[in-house]
Amino acid sequence: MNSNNNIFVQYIQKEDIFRDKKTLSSAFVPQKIAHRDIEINQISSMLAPVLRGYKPNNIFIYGTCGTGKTICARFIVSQLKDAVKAAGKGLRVLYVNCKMKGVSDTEYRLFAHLIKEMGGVVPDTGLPTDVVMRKFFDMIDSKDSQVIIILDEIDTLVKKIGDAFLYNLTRADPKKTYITIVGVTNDTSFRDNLDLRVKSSLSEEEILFKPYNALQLRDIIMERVRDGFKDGAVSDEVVGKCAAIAAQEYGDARRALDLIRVAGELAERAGELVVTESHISTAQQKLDLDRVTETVRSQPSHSQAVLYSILRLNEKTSTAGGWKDRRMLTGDVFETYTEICSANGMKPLTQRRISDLIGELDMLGIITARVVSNGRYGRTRDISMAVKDDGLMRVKNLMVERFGE
DNA sequence: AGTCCACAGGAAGGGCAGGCGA
DNA sequence: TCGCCTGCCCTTCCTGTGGACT
Repeated sequence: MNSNNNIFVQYIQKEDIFRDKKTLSSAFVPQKIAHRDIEINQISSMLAPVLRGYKPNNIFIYGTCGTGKTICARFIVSQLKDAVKAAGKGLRVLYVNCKMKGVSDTEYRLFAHLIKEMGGVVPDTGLPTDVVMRKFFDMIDSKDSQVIIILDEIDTLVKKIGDAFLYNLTRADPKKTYITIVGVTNDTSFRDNLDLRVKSSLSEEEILFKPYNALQLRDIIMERVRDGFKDGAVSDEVVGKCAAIAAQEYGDARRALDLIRVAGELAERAGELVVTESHISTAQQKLDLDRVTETVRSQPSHSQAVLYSILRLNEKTSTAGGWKDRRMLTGDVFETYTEICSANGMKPLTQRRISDLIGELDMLGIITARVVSNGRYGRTRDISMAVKDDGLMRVKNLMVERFGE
């Protein structure tokens, strides 16, 4: 076959807008982190005792989404690791993203994940929790003299499995190893909700990361654009727009990086060599829509059936007829859900379970479910779609594809 | 003030799949 | 193979809730 006939040739020949795309990922840890010098110095000084072989205090880092908490924690710990290595000592760093499903749903899974991070093997289920815990402590005792565990989104973990694991970790008595916990959370009231015994065993220090302002975001994007895009591909105005949008969203740098990266991809796909403000606007819409459809698609079938029943009732309440302007309640959703189940050969779940599924859809931001009391007509939830316009259409199409009209 | 409604939501436990060790 | 352990999803049972109605 003539290589010129290959359908991918056009993509090889196409000029690339990116220099190094991975630097535009929010997970990428740069050589220097802008506008976080004070926080980095504070955390470094807290962790410095590791270099002298002492156990530092546990650290809790607070701050809203995209304020650089995780990236700073990883950056500092990786620098510390190098310094410890240069001093001829050992330090092991374990990172846990507590939001990841299957990683931290239970205490068992958490310790299983930590063991796997260290290269150990443990089945996903089957062993008593204390056996897995003991195995973890045996492993850290047999290797390095210090261990730092970064628990990202630690509030999610505590909500799921309680705070007893923190007590177990901090009160554990390995023979040769110190364990330091670096907890990262966007819940500023996290510490207040801990058990008193856990609080007293933690002996922790706290650092607060304030949101970035538009100027700081601008610097951050600018630095990444310099490494990520080819010269001239992104103008100062485009960076400014990106920063302004992200600043409106509580100074979220992660959002800013996603925006500029997706905008770059859109420009590249259109065969253009410059990212424009219109690419940024389209990227903004695309990111919102992708988030919704991906979330919906990943839901289990009963959850989808509940969502479809809400969609159907939503149409009824917004069009003329007996349902016009009526509020959508849990009982209504359950009734429609039962009909959808029988039409699709599914065995319906109980109303109790559906109540939980409605709560989960609310948590995901796809619907809004507010508990209201209608006096003698009972206490229930007032439900509506949180997704509007294009997002709503996309969700509807997905549901029709799944359950039929 | 007491009653009532339509749930919310907590607690306990059942059933299932799957791993481990005797 | 069997008993015991796990996580997960679910049901059943129960108490609590708050405002309209009597």
